[in-house]
Amino acid sequence: MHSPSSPDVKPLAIVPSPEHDAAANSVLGKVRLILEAFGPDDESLGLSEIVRRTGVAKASVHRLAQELLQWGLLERRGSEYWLGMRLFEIGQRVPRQRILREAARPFMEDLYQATGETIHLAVLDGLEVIYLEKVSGHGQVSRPSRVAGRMPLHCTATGKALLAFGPAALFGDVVATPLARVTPRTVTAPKLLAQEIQQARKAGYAVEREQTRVGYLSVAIPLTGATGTMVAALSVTAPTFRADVNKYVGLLSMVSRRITKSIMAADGGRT
Amino acid sequence: MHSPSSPDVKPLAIVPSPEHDAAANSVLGKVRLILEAFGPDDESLGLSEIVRRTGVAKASVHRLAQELLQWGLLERRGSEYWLGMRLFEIGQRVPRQRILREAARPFMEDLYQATGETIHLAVLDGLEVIYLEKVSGHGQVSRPSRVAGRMPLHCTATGKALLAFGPAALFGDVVATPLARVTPRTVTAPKLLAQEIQQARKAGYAVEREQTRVGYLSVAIPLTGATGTMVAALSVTAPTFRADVNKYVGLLSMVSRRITKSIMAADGGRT
DNA sequence: GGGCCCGTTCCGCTCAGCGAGACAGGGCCG
DNA sequence: CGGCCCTGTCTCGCTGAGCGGAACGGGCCC
Repeated sequence: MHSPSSPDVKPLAIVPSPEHDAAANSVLGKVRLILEAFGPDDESLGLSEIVRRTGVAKASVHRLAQELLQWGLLERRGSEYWLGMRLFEIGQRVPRQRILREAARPFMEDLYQATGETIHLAVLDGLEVIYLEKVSGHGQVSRPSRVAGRMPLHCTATGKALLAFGPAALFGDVVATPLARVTPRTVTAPKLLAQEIQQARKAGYAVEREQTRVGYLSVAIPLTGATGTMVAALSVTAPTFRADVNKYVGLLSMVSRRITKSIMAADGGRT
Repeated sequence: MHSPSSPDVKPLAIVPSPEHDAAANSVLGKVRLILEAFGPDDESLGLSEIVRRTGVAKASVHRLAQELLQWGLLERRGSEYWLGMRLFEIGQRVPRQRILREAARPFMEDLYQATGETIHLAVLDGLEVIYLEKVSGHGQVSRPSRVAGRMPLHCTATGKALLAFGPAALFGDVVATPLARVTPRTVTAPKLLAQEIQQARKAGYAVEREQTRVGYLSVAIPLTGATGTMVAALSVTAPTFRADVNKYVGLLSMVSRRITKSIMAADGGRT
């Protein structure tokens, strides 16, 4: 918003993207910019920092922040703004995660007890997986996954399960753009990926070895809803040296059937 | 849903509250009404249903819904609107829950493995507890608690822990309005409640016997942040017939110290 | 003191947002 | 079949909610 040149002036907004300005002349657009100014690891932001990141006029940010404060979407301590509890509350109402999560949760607990390894529940969102739930033990903070975090489809076991058993058109969309190399062993060639998908389709589950993180592998299985279409993926992630793929496959497939039943019982047939 | 009298005209909004109209003439106010039209158990709503619940003009709801759709706060299947995944995503960024949750999570797992009973993590929000996390096994769907759900302070173990070890002014605010009787054994007399709080303060933990749900008891312990002030409560809930309060107290107090350390290590000193 | 950046407030302009109303489609009933 | 009612969608002219440049007061550091 602030123009280039002029050496002393603050260096423009973080996002000078083209559609940025287009979004900014609607109230909702500004609110979006404000809320999304908080990155996944930001705890709190000062008003001026928000102004800098969003490019919205200070007076506007201030006014909207007051309104968001009143709603509870933002909170305030001193002169720092925090994302507010009400956001968490509303977020938990989202049915696509709530129903699946409530159904899968106890079974994920079982899987964790049986394996001692990290268990993930993921769904497709856009061209990425998004993790709905994660059950794990101590000392595994450095794993790149996180509840509500996103990962590419082509390098995760859950992603490959979604590619293999989810919407048919998905694969084409994914390989339309270059596949990111996450580790040295990440598959970036569409042909190879297609083979892996095919293999997963035959086996009934998907595996990923050190393609997301060196030293770890994951096994994932699809979950189907009442309509018979795939709605989510469930995975076990373990260090390669102690991983027992066959065991995981057995446990996952057993649990998968039970969760499907549980979903059908709890829910009318949506999800 | 349709009100009495006047057979043909629609009966105005469900909520004809005084501040309702005040909120409605701001864009954000309308958006709030729209998002909050989705109750905790609603899966999806049609446009007209939203209009009915919010009292906002149909054209406005339609326009705003389009914008929310584009943002991802709403999703759409057929002509039904659902709360969207992006809400879940943003909600998980809220630091007050994220930091605590990430720190407490593995320990809650330990507690569940050690007891086989339901484990809750709760914080104070307004004059209620709000559950940040819940770890439990199968077949306990009927428990009134739910992640991001709210419960009164005076009838829950976590609530009493917050009353005993949290802000000093809290007790006065809570007893300022009549205490709801949730079960026959719920304490509704302020004096009795004060005694229980005092007892909890002495013991270092809070107990609730069949005051939230007949046949169940809970034991809760406070969690303190880096500054030494109380920030959350952790509890075990079990059927009375097999509950072992002393065991729970021992486990909780051990875990409590570790979590506090973990919070201090992970976080600068906020929360 | 003087510069700097902070959060807050003011105020007149104007365009985003408004909502009554028209419209198209679909399901139900007589 | 036509009439009715309830959907979701779209148009269009009016207007006040929202806008943002600018000014203000306070805290911090040089």
